[in-house]
Parts: sequence; C-alpha cells; structure tokens
Amino acid sequence: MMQERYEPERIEQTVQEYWRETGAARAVEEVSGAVRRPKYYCLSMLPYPSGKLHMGHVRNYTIGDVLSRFYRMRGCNVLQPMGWDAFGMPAENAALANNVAPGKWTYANIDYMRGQLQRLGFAIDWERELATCAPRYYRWEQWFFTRLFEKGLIYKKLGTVNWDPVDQTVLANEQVIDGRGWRSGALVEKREIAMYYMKITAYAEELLADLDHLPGWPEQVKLMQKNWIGKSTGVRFAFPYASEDGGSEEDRLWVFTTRADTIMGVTFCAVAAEHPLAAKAAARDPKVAAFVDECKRGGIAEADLATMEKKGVPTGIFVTHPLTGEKIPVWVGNYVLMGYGEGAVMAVPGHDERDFHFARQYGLPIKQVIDVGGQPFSSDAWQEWYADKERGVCVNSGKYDGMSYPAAVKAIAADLAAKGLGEEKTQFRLRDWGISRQRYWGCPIPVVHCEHCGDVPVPDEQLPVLLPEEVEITGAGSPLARMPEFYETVCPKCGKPARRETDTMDTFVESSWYFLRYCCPDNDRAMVDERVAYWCEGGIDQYIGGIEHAILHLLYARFWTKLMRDAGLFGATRLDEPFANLLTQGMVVAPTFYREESDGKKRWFSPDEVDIATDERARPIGAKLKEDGLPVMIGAIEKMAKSRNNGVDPQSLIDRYGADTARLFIMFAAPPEQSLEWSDAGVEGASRFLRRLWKLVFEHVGKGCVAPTDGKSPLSAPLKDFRRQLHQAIAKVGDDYGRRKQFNTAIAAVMELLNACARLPEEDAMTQGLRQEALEAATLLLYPIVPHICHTLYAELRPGLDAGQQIFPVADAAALERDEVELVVQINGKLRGSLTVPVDAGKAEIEAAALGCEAAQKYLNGATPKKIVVVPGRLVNLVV
RNA sequence: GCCGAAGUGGCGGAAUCGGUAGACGCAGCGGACUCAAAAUCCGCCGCUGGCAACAGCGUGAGAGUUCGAGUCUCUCCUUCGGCACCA
Repeated sequence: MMQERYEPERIEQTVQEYWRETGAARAVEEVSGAVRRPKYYCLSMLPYPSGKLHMGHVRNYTIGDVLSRFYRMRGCNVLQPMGWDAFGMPAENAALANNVAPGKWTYANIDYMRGQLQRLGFAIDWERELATCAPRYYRWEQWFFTRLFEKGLIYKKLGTVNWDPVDQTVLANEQVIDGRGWRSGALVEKREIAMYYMKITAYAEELLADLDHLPGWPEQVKLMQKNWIGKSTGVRFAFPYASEDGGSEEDRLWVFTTRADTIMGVTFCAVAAEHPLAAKAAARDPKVAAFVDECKRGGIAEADLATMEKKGVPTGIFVTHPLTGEKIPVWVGNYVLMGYGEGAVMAVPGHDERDFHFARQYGLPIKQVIDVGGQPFSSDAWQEWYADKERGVCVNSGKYDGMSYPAAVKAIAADLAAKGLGEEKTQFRLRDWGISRQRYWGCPIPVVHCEHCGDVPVPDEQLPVLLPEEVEITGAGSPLARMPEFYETVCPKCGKPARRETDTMDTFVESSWYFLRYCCPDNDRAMVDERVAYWCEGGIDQYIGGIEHAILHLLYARFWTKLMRDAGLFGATRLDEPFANLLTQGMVVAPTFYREESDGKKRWFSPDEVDIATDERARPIGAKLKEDGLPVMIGAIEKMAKSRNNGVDPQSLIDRYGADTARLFIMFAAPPEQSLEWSDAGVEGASRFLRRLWKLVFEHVGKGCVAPTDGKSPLSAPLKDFRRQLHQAIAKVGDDYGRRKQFNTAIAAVMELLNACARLPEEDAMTQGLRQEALEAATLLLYPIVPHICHTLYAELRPGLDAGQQIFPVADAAALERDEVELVVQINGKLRGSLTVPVDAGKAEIEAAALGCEAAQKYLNGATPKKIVVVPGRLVNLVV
C-alpha cells in the first residue's frame, strides 16, 4: 500500500540503502564479452576539502550525477568517480587558527564532506575515491617529476615571489592585501628565489593547435586559452651599445616587437628593474638605484602591475639604433616585465599608446612614422589610428616609406638579419610554469641537493618522499626547512651528506592528472595502467566544473596529459586531449547586506538575519536586521563567500527538504553555465512540485492497476492532443539532457506535462491508460534529477521494476504527427491574428487563406500586399 | 590595464536555425475549502491609456542590416569571471 504523504527523509534513506546493496554506482571495465556497452566517463572537478560542501559543489555534482544517470539509462557503462584535492594553503591556515595538524584537519573534512555527498544520493563509485595528499597518490607524481627532470622538461631558475619582510616568509597573491602581508601588515617586497619550472612553453604550439580539435568545448573557453597562450609573430632584434670596459660595440640590448614596421619611430628603450642594464646603471647612479628599489616594493600580481601608474627613470646608458645609428636613451620602466620576452622593449611613442603617455609624462620625443590617409598627427593627444596596423603605411622611414605593415616587417627583418642583429620570431605570452612552493602542506619535490653532484632526483626505490604529518606551523617560513629529520639526508649518487629540497609542489600539479588515476587508483606498481585506455578512449566524455578554472587548471591538465602521452604511459592508446566535452558551470550567488561601522569598515549580515521590506507590488524597498529592527544596506549580488557572509549552507536545506528538493531547485533555478541566485522561495516551490508529483501518482495508483496505452488504439481528440504533448515532452527532455544540457527547461517541460495530466477531464479506462503512460514516462524523465522519489514512484507504477535500470523514454513518432497547424498572421511584421491550415498546405494555399482571414480584411482595407512572406509552420507576413 | 562573458516583467528564467517576447517557477492579488490558520485547489498577473473592445510602448543605451531583430553588425554603459603563489 502506497504511503499518502511524501516523506523525503524516509524514502531517500531506503533508496540509498538499496543502491548501496546492489552496487548500483560501481563502474567495471567491460573489456570482453558479447554485449559491450559504450563507456561514459563523467568527471566533475574534485573539491578542496575545506570543511563542508558549499552550494557550488552541490551544483557541480548534481549536474554530473544527472548526466551520469541519464547516460546510464541510454545504455552506457558509466564511471562517475570522486576524490579530494587535499593539499593546499587553507589547511595551514586552519592549523594556525585552531592549532590542529593540517593532515588531521584535512582528513576530518574529507570524512564529513563524503557523508554529505552520500546524503545527496550521487551515483559515485566510492571504491575509486582518492585523496591527493595520500602517499599512494603523490608518489607517482614524484616519480613522474624525476622523469621530467631527467628529460630537462623540469628545470631550475630564478623566479619572483611576494616576500613578507616581517614574517620572513613567501606570500601567495591572495595573502597580499593592498600591498601588505595579511598577518604582519608589513609592506610586501619582490624577491628572487630559485624555483623549479615545467617547460610548458615547449608545448605551446600544440596546446594552441589542439584547441581546434575540441568541438565539445565552449568557444569562450577555447578563446581564453588561445589568448592566454598568446602566439604572436614579430621580430627579435638588438640595439648594440658600448660595453663598459672596451668601447667597442659588442654588447647588445635585445628586444622583441610585433610592430617592427614602426622601428624608425623608436625614441627610447625601456628595461625591467631586474634587467642587467638596470643593475649596471643602479651601481653608479643613486637615482636609478632608488627607483629599482622602489620597483621592488609591492607584490607580483599582474593585475596590480598592469593598473599601476607607469613610471621610469633614465639609466644614462645609450644604445645605437640598429638601422639609423641614432643614439637611443635607455630607461628603467616599472611596466616592463622581466618574465616576458626579453625584459626590455623598444618604445615608439608615436604608435603605441602606453609609450605615448610615458613619453609625454617624461618629455621624450614623439615621432610619426605611420600614416593613415593623411590624417593630421599631433603629439598632444593620442588617437586610435596611430596604432592601426591594418591601414597604416610607413612615412618618415627612409627606404621603407609607403610600405604597408607586412611589407615593412619583412623588409626590416631582412635588413636586421643582414647585419646579424635580428630575425623574425614567434613569441608566446605563455610562460613556463613555476611549481615550487615554500609551503608545508603539499607534495615534496623529490630532489636532493648535493655539494658534489648538484641537484639529484630521488631514485624510484626511495619514493615516495614522505611528507611528515606531525609538524609545527608558525606562519613564518616553511616548517620543513626547520625539520632536520626531514631535510638531512645522503646523496643518492655519492652517498655523502646532502640536503633534501624542502619546497613542495603547486597544488595545480595534483589536479593535473587525478582524472587518469581514477581509472586505476589501486595500482601500486605503476602511475597508470591499461584501464586508462578503456575509460579515456576518445577523451573523458564529460568534464564539469567552475568557469573560474577556464584557463589555468584546464591548460595544466591538458599539458600534463601530453607529457604522460610522450612518456609512453598510455601504451598504444593515443590520448592527446584529456577532456572531450567540457561544461563550465556558473557560480552560486546571493544578495549581500551590510552596515558601515564607525571605523569605516563594512559589517556583513547573513541573508537569514535580515527581513526585506517590499512595496505593494513586491518590489524590495529596504531591509532591516531582525535582531534590532534597524535598517541595513542592500549590497550587490555576489558569489557566496565567507567574506560577504552571504553563504547558504546546503546542509540545512538537505535536512529540511531532502536531497531531491535540493537537487531539483539547483537544477531548475538557472541553466548550468549561468550564475545561480539563491532563493528560499524557489526551494519551497521545488518541494511543492515534488509533493504534487507524489500526490498525482498516489491518486492514480489508488484507482487500481492499468496497462499503459500502446499508441495503437484510437483516442478521442483531447486525449490525442495530450498524448502528443506527452511525446513532445519526452523528445524535448532527452534532447535537453543529451545535446543541450539545459536542465531547467527539461524540468519545465515535465511540469507542463504534469499540469496537463492533472487536468485530464474524463476518468474512463482510456484516460487511465494514458495517465499510466504519462506518469511512467514522467518518473523516468525526472529520474536523473530527483532519483530517490522517482525510484519510489516508479516502483509503485511498475511493481518490481528499478527505474534506474530502465531505458530512457523514446518519443513515439506516430504520436507527434498532427494534421492541422496554426500560423501567425503579421501585417508589416506586427502580429495581427492567426489562422489554422492543413499541415501539408502549399504556399499558394497559405497565401490565399491569409488574405482571406479576418485580420487581413481588417488591416488591409482592400489594398493588395506588396509582398507576402510565408514561413512554413510559423507565420505569414503581409507587407503593404 | 589586458582577456572572456552577461544584461529580458516585482524576482529566477524561456524563446534551440532571424519568425507569436515573457514558457515553467517564485512573489503578489482575488476566490473556494476551513471556526481559524497552514496545506491544497481555481482564476488573474509586462508597462501606459481605456468601463470595455482595443490601441500604443516594451528584451541595458544609441545607431545599422532585414518583410521581420532579445537573437546579426558597430559604438557606449553596467555587472561578473580570469590574470600565472586561492582552489
């Protein structure tokens, strides 16, 4: 006997137990046998175990679960794994704040969050779970590091970091607030230290080219990656200058430019503060030294550097223009980046906006060498056309006068090459990936520094280099560097005492290959095995994660996959790209509320501490704090974050309404790529819909068992209409899940269907059968989104059957057929009426019907239309 | 600053290939049921004018292409994401 009330807690527990007992989510490779289903590897970005799930996680993993369950019903062998991106800074921060070991804190968070994921009913194969902080995982990362190190794909060089002079520690960009260390408040400085780099630039060309082979990726993401890699062709050339000791012109200042056609307009050069020429000038000019010092102040974040006021000082050094022989002054500029190109640039104030403003600020000459149609050039104000390389033609450029951009670049590059002072070159914006971190809670870099043998990679048999889990975190410097028991070792080569590397790896390294390890998490003899070939053949079928990862994580993961391919780790399988299809989900946002405190700081209130007042039409007009009844300011709608106190804990939602309501709300509120605004009322609506669905099935089942309609017996006109609507919904939902990945419209289609189902007038046997067909279909259509309730309801409709084992409904083509169609009638593009014509009516027939219809009579006043536009199945437009 | 998106009723959103703007849901209003409330059910619900029939306007702003533009093109505004040590 079916329960009348929908009790989510009870049924969700029962259904989850059933799934556990039957191993419903286990994924097993189907390598042999007569029936081999297509595999479907559905991957969600693994969470950082920060404490508890947030709404963004719930959204991410619900999307993954919907697709997993849908493709399962479409006959696929589905793998949906889960793991933990367990290394990272927050664990060290928690250690500082609460005096708990980062490892202990992390494992406790994992246990809690795993329980939350299970409560949400995700069909995850937990036997494949992995945590990146486990030696079983990171040993293979260390192993691969040593291989890349030996190949020269990992190398050591100086890199710039944020340095907190008080805490004597390196800071992440996030820990630098308004140029000061977050804990000490000290002004942050740049500091150069030795770091390990991965040669991602060696793969720049392939990373760029392969974007064209990713049709399943959003164009937007591919474009961002393309721009990030930033391939440009230009000319690398040198300005010769007299070396300190001789006076013979043997030293050269190398620069790169994409605008070699403007080379005759160079009036100065600028070098980065870290450039050797700057150091040379600083040694003898205190003004330059002071400026170089000033450039050291502040952090390394590019956004800050790019918005900084452009400043510079002359070095007193002059170089020689390679073509004109003119003396060109060299400046130090705070806007020149040492890490990009040559760390030096030629400056053409006449035709580069940044150089223009710099030249005006410091009274440097501005020279016109490009002309567009004889427009007046003035050094007083910048105009867009000065930098126009499409229409620009060389002037005041001697032999290059009259040449267009490509011709001038070719000619100038040839002249420079003839003098041995330059050549055409492809340049990438992409820089090599610095992976050293001066932090404790990360994967140790497997290198030993020996006085005699240099940097020696740790041999295989000594791996993993275990990260000690009992440490003291002080917030100053790296804990490992204070632990002799960790760093004191012997050289693997010569056996003499040596020092172990105490830096750990960037956590992006762990997340660059975890998706391959899910295929074989239990293999302790190899990084990956042949099971990767099974699950990753043709790429991972679907990857789902936040849009904020569109560049870095996805680029690193693509790079790492290519590295593993080139190391021969995939055997005969060719895996060039890890992710065949990518879905980038939007963020979960909520309104913010605050008050300005007396010290000018904002105090943020959580949405549930606030009452919102509305006018008579429900428009919000103000907000008051519940506690004191006094007004609070309504802030922007922002990403849920602790700093804004606007987060809504998914756990309270699950506790109150159950997993299905949480899943339904989050999938219904917005399409996956868009940001999703939190709404308590929307949750209430989702819950109401599930109660309605339950009631509909309860009332239907209560009338006794019936067989569903077969589509063969004739139906009355209204029933035929309803059956058409049913099969239209079936077609739409399948298309929405599979092709469009628009779950909100799929849900809306089922809602419409159930509204119509509840309104079916008659209660005869024919209606009963049709309702049986509709309810069976509806529960299967909704099963991927709200599996617990649909599992339960389907078992009532078809006793003994498991909804999750059913084939996803397929629309009956015969039910979709119709014999009449309604067309819209427009006069001059304005909607004026409608008419009904046979579905197979020809153009002439439609035109005649349109001219004769009521709307035409009324608006044409007997006039003859100039033109009639007929769009079959849509509309007729009469133009007068 | 650079790169990438987004902007549609009171709100979340729909309109899939240039063809009926506002599906579906929320909120609101009116009614039924109830001693009452909750829940549930029925109806209304873009803006302006009008008793109404109806008319005009309407997809961030401005221009353009088209028989026809939320959708395409250009310019601008606002908001959001990323910027290499947050993950």
